[in-house]
Amino acid sequence: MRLLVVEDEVRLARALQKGLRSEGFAVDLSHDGASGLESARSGHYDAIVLDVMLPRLSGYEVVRALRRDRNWVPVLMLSAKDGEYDEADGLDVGADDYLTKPFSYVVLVARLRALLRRGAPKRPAVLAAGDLVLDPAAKQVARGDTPIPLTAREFSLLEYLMRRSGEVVSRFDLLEHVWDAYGASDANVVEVYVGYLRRKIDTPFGRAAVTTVRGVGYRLEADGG
Amino acid sequence: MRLLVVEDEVRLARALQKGLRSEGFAVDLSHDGASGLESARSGHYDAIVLDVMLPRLSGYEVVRALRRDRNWVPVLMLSAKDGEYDEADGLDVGADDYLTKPFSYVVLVARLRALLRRGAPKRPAVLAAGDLVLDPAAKQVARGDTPIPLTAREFSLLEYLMRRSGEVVSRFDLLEHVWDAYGASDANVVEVYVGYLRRKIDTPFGRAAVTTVRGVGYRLEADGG
DNA sequence: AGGCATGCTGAGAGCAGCTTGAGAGTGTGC
DNA sequence: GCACACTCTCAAGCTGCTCTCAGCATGCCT
Repeated sequence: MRLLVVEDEVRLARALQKGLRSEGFAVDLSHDGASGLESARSGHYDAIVLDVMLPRLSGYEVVRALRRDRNWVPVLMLSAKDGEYDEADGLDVGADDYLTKPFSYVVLVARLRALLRRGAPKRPAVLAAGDLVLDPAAKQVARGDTPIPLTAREFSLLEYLMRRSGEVVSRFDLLEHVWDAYGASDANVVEVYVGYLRRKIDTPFGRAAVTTVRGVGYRLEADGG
Repeated sequence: MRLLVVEDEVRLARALQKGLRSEGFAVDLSHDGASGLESARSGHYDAIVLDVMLPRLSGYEVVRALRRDRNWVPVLMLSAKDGEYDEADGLDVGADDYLTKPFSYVVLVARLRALLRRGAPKRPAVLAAGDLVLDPAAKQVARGDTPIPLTAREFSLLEYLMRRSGEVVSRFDLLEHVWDAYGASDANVVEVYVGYLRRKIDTPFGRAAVTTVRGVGYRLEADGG
């Protein structure tokens, strides 16, 4: 779990870094709002701990900027209770949780854990053609209930065909998108891999999901063959 | 319904015992953490009312110890709001509900009834994949009933994989989120640690929770392998 | 039917990617 | 300050993926 801590008080920042690391988190630091925002935008973090009072750009502005970019990374805000800012403001602006300084370290960790727990992964949908199912995130393919192991190249090929299922796709198209090479390469490699694919997803099931369209290319049947 | 009240302020403890008895509960008392834990372990209780600030063993430690034993008896925590410990802390560690002193007696009874209605099998947040279980708060992992000791790094690795179970996670992702480094570092360290993990959670059980997806990364099987 | 174009497939070389053991460096507890 | 555990690097070895090549099969046209 990778965290970004944006805090200008160096001693506190270091203490947090050390403590959180000992909890098993990977922790980066930023010491002002502008660089914090920049780091946060990288999208590398599972959660962000953000002080409100920061040089150059306040914590509020950082969160607002992130949310404006549609970046929904969980944010835990910290602030001194000096009356100027308060919790409602923080939550209002798009933070997910809020702690007032001085805060207890164990509470911070607990709240962070809760945030991470909530920030559940939203997995993209699977691709389907009849009983043929492909899960891009899991890199898995199945015919009905039978899982089918594919190599990386076979998987990419099938994925591309399924994304354009029903259409005829030319060898050139495939070379370009699956092999990341256009023009130069020999199209025979496509034929070879279509062959491999058929032996795995069609032949054992007596089906024909991949159809050859002579002189044009291949088509993945939308009903799975 | 048999209750255990663990509370070191004798006057408050007695008052609770009397009040709860009049509600029809059977009530036992403990006055420090260690004896409270011992009694709780007996498994005779339908719920436990637990103060946080206790001599010998804090309420926090008592819950943690119980959950480590897989004892899911409902726990209602009580604490003075002195900043050191608080609600998030208690809930994170595995308590089921939380009350801040001073509290209203009727609220206490209402919460207790709600807890008892929900019953014991309400587990705190643990990550599970088949019979493989990881408890982030207790820092423990088990395969079925067998606890598995892991080092810090192994634990972080498994935790991250389990949070994204079913998905393929790239070495790069792992370096970023489990190791405190992105870009520069050598991905071989990931491979080495996947190896360590397998020798602890897979090999001894003849299972394969962690799958290599060649050219892409690793996947934790959602069913535990 | 014959001839040509197009597509399929088996064999095998080369090599990227993965696993593993050994060991150095570092931190931590007794 | 010694012993042990943990983390990480390095390099050797293996596995199996990718791609090329050449020969064969199939479809299409005259």
